[in-house]
Amino acid sequence: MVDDIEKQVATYMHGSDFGDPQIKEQMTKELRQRLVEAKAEGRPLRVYCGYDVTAPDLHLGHTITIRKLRQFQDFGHDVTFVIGTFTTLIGDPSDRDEARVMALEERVKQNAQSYAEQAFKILDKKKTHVRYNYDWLSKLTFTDVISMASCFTVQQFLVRDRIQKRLEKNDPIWLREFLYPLAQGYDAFHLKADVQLGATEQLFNLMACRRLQEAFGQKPQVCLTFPVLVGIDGVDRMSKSRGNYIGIAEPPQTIYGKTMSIPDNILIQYFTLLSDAPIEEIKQMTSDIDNKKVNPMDLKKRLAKELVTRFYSAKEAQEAEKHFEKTVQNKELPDEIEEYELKQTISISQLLAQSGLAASRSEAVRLIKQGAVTINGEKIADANQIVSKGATIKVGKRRYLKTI
RNA sequence: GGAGGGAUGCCGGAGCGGCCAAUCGGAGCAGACUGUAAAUCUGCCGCCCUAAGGGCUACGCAAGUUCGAAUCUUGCUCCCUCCA
Repeated sequence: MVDDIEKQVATYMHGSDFGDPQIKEQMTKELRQRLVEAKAEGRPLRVYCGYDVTAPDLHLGHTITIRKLRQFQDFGHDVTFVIGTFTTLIGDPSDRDEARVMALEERVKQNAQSYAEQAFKILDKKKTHVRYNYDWLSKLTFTDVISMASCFTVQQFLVRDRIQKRLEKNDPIWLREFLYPLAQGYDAFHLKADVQLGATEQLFNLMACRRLQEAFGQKPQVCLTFPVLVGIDGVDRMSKSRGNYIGIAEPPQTIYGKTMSIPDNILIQYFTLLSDAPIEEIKQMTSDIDNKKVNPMDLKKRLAKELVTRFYSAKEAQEAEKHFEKTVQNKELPDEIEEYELKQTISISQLLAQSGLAASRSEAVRLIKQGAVTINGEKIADANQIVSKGATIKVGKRRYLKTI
């Protein structure tokens, strides 16, 4: 019994990062205690994580906490996947003009739907509650908001590093940003959460939730935070808007290829946060890379395959790998090439623009000048060259088209 | 209410009468190289034209001054900071 709890604590804490060893110690302690209590009461823990819906797709960054939720689920706990249909609306203050706000509400509704579906690539659908926080947050009254606001001082918000920096730079800080933690806190209260997961940068918000829960007579939740995943550019956090993401609903070949394109220096981080590989093995990899015993490319292939397997299947992972080896490593043509019907005589530059292989005619001409375009393997130099039917056109490293 | 600052290409951010399709950085794309769509180096990076060259549209919006404006003037719209 106790062994089981220790095992759970170790599992849940693995990969966590609070940016402060004391908090980690405290949370570990509380988590253990909460597990014991719940067991005594014969109930599962209520665990949740909230996700704002700014983009239509979940990406690998989201999967860190989703996978963690799954772990709780596997031990029999009660998992809620909260979709921030309300919090998204107050979250990002950069989008402030009215028309866009209205559009945002529409978008949020649509995105929420695809979030839920995609999350089930990882979570057990039958055991997961999906909740939308608009359902309860939109019903709060101004009185409710005031009473929540009474739990905090402005100073508590001002000490935050990001706020400080903006104060120094004279950048705007929106009042609604201060309201955000209240909304999140009410989520925790409403769900009677035992445990909430989030990214490291969310620690302040998660802690604010605790304060609210206590003020409203609940036992404060245990907070578990995990590192923010860096994007495939190796610099900024992974996000759809930055374009440095790997979406979990993207095609197998894309997931595989994008994984191969991550810089070597973030490979270990990706393994740690995204892979099922045991810690000892990851340590071994690190030293193998340092000693040049292993080619990072091979490790990347392994990771890419693992990810595609997770979101699709082993078979599709195998196929994605083959495709990569064929087209990228051996520079051969892929098995399937999109076809384009020639309706009239056109030049290669026109074809590229029309088919979308190039964004415009000007870009097509540029690509040709740069030697990026081949027809049937022959590099071409004349942008006005006429294209005949049955030609295989290649642009850059991985854009193909076959004329029919 | 008062004072000040600002609106430039995908993003950040120069330019402050002609040499500006607009410095520079990032992103993106391409080529070379390679161990991969890593790294590194180099180049490209508004649109259109049968492209040497030419045309069009662009620096918040609208008028104006000028041979000539992203750059000056006026009005408008929007945004930010500070003080009250």
